[in-house]
Amino acid sequence: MTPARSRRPGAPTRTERGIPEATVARLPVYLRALTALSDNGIATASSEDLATAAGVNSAKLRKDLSYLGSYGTRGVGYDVEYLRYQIAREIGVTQDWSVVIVGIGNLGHALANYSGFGTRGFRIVALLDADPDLVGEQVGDMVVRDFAELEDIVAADDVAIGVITTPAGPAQEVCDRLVNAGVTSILNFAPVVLSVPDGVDIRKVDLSIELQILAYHEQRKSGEAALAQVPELPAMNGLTDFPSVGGGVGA
Amino acid sequence: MTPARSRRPGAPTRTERGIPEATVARLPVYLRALTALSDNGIATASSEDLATAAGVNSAKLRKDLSYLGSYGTRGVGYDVEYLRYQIAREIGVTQDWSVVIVGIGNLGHALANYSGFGTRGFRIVALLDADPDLVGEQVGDMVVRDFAELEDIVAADDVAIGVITTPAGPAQEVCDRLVNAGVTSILNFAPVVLSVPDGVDIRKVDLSIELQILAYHEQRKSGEAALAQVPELPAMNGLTDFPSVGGGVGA
DNA sequence: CCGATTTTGTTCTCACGTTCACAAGCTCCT
DNA sequence: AGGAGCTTGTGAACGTGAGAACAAAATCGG
Repeated sequence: MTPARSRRPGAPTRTERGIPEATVARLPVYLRALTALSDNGIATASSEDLATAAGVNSAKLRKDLSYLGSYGTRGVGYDVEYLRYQIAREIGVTQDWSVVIVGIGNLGHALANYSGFGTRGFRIVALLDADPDLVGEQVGDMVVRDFAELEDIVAADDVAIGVITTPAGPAQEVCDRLVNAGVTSILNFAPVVLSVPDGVDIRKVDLSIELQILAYHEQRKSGEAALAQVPELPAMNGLTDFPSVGGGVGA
Repeated sequence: MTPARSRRPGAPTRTERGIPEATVARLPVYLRALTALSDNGIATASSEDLATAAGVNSAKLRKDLSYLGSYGTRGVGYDVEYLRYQIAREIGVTQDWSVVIVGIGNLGHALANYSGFGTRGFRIVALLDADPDLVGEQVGDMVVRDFAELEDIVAADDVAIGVITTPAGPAQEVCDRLVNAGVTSILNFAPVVLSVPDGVDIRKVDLSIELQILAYHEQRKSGEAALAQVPELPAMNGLTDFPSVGGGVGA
């Protein structure tokens, strides 16, 4: 196992005591794969089975799991329930996390309405928007509240995670307010680069970027000749930014 | 993903003639930063300025740009408009790409309604769902059509990109149909691992995974002691999967 | 009880990505 | 014209990630 407390040079950088970032990003995938197996009544699975279900190769999966501990049995495989719990515990979804969503436009609505959202691990405690026309509106089984209440809500419900679904404009200001109120993890859907102080984690989901990455590869597939025929600097066709999803009047 | 055709050993993996994957993923960010600068009337920017706007460090930005060519001027910086066009061309957003969205639930609605979506670079040509109750419904300025029409639409509009916003269940089947119809790039919002043949690019956006990654780091921040106190294998509290957004009855 | 078989956990090597540091090249001022 | 001052483009060093391969441990059959 090798706890790897004192960092040898050459060893992968671990967050605090362990687990490389790339591995952390895959653990939720494994968790989901294990759940699927469990739902199919499968009690034991080899690294090969699991890897197939998770869409990775088995060596990588074994290495990832080895950072958590030795939870498998040689010659046998992994106990699905047991491993599932260990991963859930490592990720931290054995406890509930309170979440606020700021910006109840199209996307905010979609997230709020999604019933599966409130199941295990994460609990939406408030939907917030600064638009008076939206405040008071019923969304699913919740009511949109005023963004001004943010600080009270964060303090009262011990909110650690904030989701920003406003347009780009107000996103940084919303972000600052969240951080000030005590939120230390942010999931940002607004198409801007947010700056946050050290100690605050931020992740970004950006539809337009994903599409553009696909477009790049798509262009590669369908003939490179076309590339050469494009003029050097044409009218630009009003090629302005391509903002991602994040509707509503926002905060 | 990543065709990586010939691949000399020692050289970074470039897609065909160049550009590492990590760089490709950042180009859209630079494009957006350039647009922001342009909107502010800034005609020239140094790598330092650009890097700040894009949220990366300047050495990385310069190296990324160097894969495209030498578009800067030493001692001066980059011409904003010129560089913007060069990046747009490299990504492939100087032309329009036709896109279909399959699964008009909560999230499909949100994407379809989003006005900015139809601006530059990507054009939604159809909203599809297999649910007869949804077919015919007006969403924004479009009407939901039957998933059965997929093949005709893809052929007629030369659709290369498909967006899957169905629940997990039908996602693989939808994916297969898309691929069979001729779609070669897929953006998947359903919480499953999709398998596609070589030559088809796929990217995944998964809200629940993002939240779980945040939860992991959050757990690290707020005392590790709590971790040790958790029992080894408690009641599991029905810790089932945590499916991500992807509403509606789907296809 | 022992050997054959299976599958994990880990080591080793190579590829990829990031950052530093600096030479090359451009502009501007004197 | 020539030097001072910037800023790009890139070579080299370092750190992280992926995959092959194998030794260690467990089960099973005889």
